[in-house]
Amino acid sequence: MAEPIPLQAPAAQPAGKRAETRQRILTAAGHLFREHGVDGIGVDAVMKEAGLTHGGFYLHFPSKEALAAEVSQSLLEKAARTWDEISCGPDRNTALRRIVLSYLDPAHVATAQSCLLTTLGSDVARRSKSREAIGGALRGMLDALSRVLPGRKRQNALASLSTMVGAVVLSRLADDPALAEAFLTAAAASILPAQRACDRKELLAEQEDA
Amino acid sequence: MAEPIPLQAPAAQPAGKRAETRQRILTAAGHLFREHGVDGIGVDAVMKEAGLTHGGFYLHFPSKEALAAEVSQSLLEKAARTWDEISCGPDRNTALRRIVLSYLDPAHVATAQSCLLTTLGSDVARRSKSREAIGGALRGMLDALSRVLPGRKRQNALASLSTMVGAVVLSRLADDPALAEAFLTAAAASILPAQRACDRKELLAEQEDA
DNA sequence: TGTACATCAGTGAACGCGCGTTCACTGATGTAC
DNA sequence: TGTACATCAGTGAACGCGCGTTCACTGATGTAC
Repeated sequence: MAEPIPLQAPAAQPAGKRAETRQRILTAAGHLFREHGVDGIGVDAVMKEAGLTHGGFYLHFPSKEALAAEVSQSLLEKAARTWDEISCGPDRNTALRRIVLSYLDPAHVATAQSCLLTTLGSDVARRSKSREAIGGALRGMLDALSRVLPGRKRQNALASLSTMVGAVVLSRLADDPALAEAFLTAAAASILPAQRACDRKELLAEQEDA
Repeated sequence: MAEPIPLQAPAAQPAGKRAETRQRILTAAGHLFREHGVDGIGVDAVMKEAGLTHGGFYLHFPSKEALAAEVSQSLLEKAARTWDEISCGPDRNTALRRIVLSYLDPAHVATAQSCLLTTLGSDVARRSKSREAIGGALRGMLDALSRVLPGRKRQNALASLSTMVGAVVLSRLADDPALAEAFLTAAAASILPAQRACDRKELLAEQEDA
């Protein structure tokens, strides 16, 4: 019953090295999955991007599917943490603008490295492991939004997140750059309080000052 | 230079048979692509669903990529036609409700056979041929929405379509059924004019009467 | 009406390639004495 | 301090499978005479 005491000191490699490599694989997969879709890129390409050969992958993850789930979780949890921090700032209106305008920033949307919900939404929806993995973070994002939105906060958070996600998806679908930007601008205007909400550039400048 | 006159009558098969088979392949691909993603299902599975063997596929389409583009176009054009017809009805408010509430119908969303924008959004965004193929239909949907929305119609159409698309994507991402439905309800409430907008069931009944 | 022929949608075997996964091995690092 | 040994992250060849695509063939249908 008693756990056998290891006769040998456990680690031959410098501690933390292994975890660091694992993190590098996660980061690489985060980029490549978002750019090409989970089914659009192979384990070998992910490992190459992480500076490794493909064989070592299974030292860190039991399967590609498990990697997809963990990437989904870590990407969305990072987003939730960011929103959470912003939402706890002193001025709710400023916090709301920062969240909405950075989410809908055309330059950011163009990079294909934007929010998981918009780049891998349908991919994650089809993978039960990934879907379960993001549940907590999704609620976290809604909580952060609720904190800074006016009115019926919960309803407003659900609708506003929908608007933001949809606008980014549609912006990437539009073949015409003007239409692509129009989705983002219209979405921002519909979420943010009326006053000067359309003047995105001014608000972005304001955000940078903060 | 002159086109050689065919000495033989052109068709040995009953005319229209070929086009009918082609349509069957398109329909099958429409179902399977939306359920599994374009990269998640093979040509052989599509042909089997259409009641054929895989070899004959290239008699109808030059490549899987071309099939994806045509499926995207035909699915979204069908949606655009439907919205267009509804939007030309006598009462704008009723038309708006019919469009929004059928798009956000939980039963429909659950089938995975809902709007291309929500099921294959990121897939299509990554495929330039598919993206170009849906440009016209996307504008058509925005036009139909503009026709029935109040206020600043164009801005409102852009934002409302974003809200609908995002709500369906998020509804499928939510692991909890209550949250899944909450996205749809909140989105409908935020788009439809305030009066009784939350009472979705009542409105659905009203829609069936029409 | 009947026979020979042309057409062509669809069949199914085959090809080559890339992917997810496995595994014997390497070599760098730390420990024991 | 130095030698022998244990550990284990990472390597790279290999495996099997499924996929997109090709192609020689079949067989049903319509036309010519």
